Amino acid sequence: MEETKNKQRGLERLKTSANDDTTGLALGVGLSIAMPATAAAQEEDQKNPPLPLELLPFRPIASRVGTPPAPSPPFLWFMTNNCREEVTVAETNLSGVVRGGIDMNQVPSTNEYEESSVLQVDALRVVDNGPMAVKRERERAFDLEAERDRTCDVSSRTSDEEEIGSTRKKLRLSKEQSALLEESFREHSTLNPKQKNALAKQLNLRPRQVEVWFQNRRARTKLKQTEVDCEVLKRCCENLTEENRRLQKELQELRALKAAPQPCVIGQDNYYMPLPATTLTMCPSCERVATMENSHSRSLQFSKSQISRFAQQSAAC
DNA sequence: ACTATACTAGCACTTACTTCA
DNA sequence: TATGAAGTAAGTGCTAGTATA
Repeated sequence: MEETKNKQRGLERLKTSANDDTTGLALGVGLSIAMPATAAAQEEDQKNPPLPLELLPFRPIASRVGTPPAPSPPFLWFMTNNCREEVTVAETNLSGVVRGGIDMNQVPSTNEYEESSVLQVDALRVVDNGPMAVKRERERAFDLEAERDRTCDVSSRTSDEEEIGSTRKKLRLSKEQSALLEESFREHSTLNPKQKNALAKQLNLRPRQVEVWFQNRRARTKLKQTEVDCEVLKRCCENLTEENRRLQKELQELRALKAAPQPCVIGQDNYYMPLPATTLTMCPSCERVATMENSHSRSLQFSKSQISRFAQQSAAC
């Protein structure tokens, strides 16, 4: 099931990369989806290069939602109640946790945590052991630490710290926050870490929240563009269907005409068939019968000799 | 120079929650 | 008041690109 999904994703990626991964649907309509970095944005990035990753001291102070599953390695997510408890694992002597950072190759054992007299942990939560999970845990720790630094007053706390003992509460951004984020998104649809942190600080949000907002915003933009593209394709398809129908009809008429030729009326200097005047005409230069739309290339053409033959056949009848 | 491994950003998909008709 | 649809913040896993040993 999951494997099938992954295969589909893989195909999807191949498809997009086979075209141009920065142009979205290659219809030439509307804006591109992926929004490649503009020259200005690239210049900005050069001026403000992404900050090097700083492995902050592992200070798992996060208070999170829900009942944690049974604790087990490889990564443990500490949950405390708000600012009530300061749990500083970096100061402990646990294997897998290095002072000043995380050694992700080593996993602290549950026992060690439990035995630590320093730790007063409300709950432990296990996330998966992939690098992304570790990264996210670190981000959470970073985010919450940053937020704590910023706001230790209860009033300005957002979701995380209000979620204790209940299911996840969803943050709703204020109008001001949304407006500022939108404004920022119009300037650049992606943020470098410096921009992200600055914006987060300005909005009194966690950097992760800003990042998620931008991700979701890009997804919404892409979805809308896809809808527009679908609409254009639909209309295009309808037009082609109509054109096809018209051409089929015309072809049918012409075939019928060919199958059962009507007697020609031969005039003094020219030949003509009693057909709808709008359909067939004779070219004065080459003396071929053709339609008005494309007299030389597109429809049944009758030479002078053919018409003579028609006339003879008619006479024979 | 080449390779294996680790790390990261971004994306697709999904879930959970809020708002509104 | 209940309810379903729509909108959206957030969680999760995957991949491509890049850095490093």
